[in-house]
Amino acid sequence: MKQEPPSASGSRRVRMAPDQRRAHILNAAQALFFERGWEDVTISDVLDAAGISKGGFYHHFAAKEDLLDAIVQRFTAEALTAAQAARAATSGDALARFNAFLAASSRWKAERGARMKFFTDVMLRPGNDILFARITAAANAAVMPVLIDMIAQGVDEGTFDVPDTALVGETITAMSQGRRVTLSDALRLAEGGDVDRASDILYRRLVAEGEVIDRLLGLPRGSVALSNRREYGLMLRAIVNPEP
Amino acid sequence: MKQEPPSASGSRRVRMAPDQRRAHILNAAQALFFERGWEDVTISDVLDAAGISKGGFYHHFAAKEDLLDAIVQRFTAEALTAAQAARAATSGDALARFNAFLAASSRWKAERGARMKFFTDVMLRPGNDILFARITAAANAAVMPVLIDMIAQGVDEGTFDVPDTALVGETITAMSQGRRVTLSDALRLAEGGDVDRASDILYRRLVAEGEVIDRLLGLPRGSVALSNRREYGLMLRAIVNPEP
DNA sequence: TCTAAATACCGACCGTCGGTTTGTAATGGA
DNA sequence: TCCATTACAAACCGACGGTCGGTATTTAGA
Repeated sequence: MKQEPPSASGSRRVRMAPDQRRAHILNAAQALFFERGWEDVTISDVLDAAGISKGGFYHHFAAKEDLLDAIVQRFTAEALTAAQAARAATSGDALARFNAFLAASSRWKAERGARMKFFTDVMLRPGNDILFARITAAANAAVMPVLIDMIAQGVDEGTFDVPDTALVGETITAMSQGRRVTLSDALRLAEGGDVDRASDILYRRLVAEGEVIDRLLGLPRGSVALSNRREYGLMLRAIVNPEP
Repeated sequence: MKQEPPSASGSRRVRMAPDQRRAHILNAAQALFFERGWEDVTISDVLDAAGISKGGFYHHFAAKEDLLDAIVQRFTAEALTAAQAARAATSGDALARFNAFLAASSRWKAERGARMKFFTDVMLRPGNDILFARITAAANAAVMPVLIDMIAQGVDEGTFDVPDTALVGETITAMSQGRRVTLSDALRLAEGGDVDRASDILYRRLVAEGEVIDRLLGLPRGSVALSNRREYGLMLRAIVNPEP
């Protein structure tokens, strides 16, 4: 098949190193997906946003699904290294280390939420459920061994007492997952101006989660301090009135 | 636009009452979706299976998504009435009623799994995650009030002692959700012939879940008896060698 | 009982989407 | 300098979800 010669004033042909191009496309795609959801963003949209042709795109990605996989992988890798770093930075007995780990985790999530509006964009929009589910599922699965290992060490140490290490780890993660709904409500409240009430709702949820974890780990009430609402409070404010 | 006269030996024109037709289409669609997943089943497939034309289909359903909604709704309604019935059939103190409720629940799930291969078809196939997620999410959300109400009654009665009623309810549901993975493993084992080991794995999981719920409800270990492995054992066998 | 409105249904057609193919300009090593 | 490889462009394709004009059957009103 013959092909028209490229129109003289046609698009510029910009060459990039494969890694750079991939990252470039990925960034554009991620922003679009977070904003409008997986299904509502077409390959053409990504093409326009990234300033590349279809052929160029499919030279770097095999399918639309590959974009999702890559985004998920990026998040997973980040979450895992952050979790490992957080864990390595802990000291003291199992409970102290566990608390420090949880604090670092929520600090990470909160700052991430404030900086890139991950939570607002991904969580609030309906239709982004699939996206959110895949990302968190993968990230949680990656981080799970770290969590379970911490619990196991606590058991060995005699600080924790659990029915089943793996199940308790999964339960903690699964329960924390539900925080998304509370966070979503709080965000709506905060955007409506009622930041204090929003913080309060979040705080109560965190306290309750802490008490549940106490029980799961066989600890006296109040041992696990998940109640670092400061971080989430800061995040709420950062989202409500964003700063450069 | 002129249209060809319908070919003489063309498709028969069968008229049905709207409700019947809807249900008919829905059944065909559900079977296909459970078998091959949401994305891999086209409207045309449903058309062929249901023996209806495109125009006929879109006379009863506004979009493909409507099929999902309808299926989800059907399941939700079934689950809710079953849960309410199970709850109404209980007696005794809160713990006894709770145990009876759990037993009825798993009996319902197990028999359902055995009868219509819901679990095998929907859960094992990769790609059916979306389908499974939407169905269980809706069903759980519908049943949640029943669960929470039972817990609240136990608290009022003084039998239970929980940090936060709603959170505990959600946690129990979320944890039970994870059983899907264990069930999936067990199913694979059972289909490989090792039914005993499969039952055993399931049993251990159920015992652990029971102990977790004990703690969540502030009960002594062994209070909650989730360990009715008989039901699941029967289900496993029913799936492995199905009977007419 | 005749007729007209309502409605269940048909199937060709359409726009869009994800993905493929064919062709070309830039790059770098020999 | 040549040429193989790479990075990209753009025309193209089949399939999909959905629409639309039209037809057959039932139902309601007189």
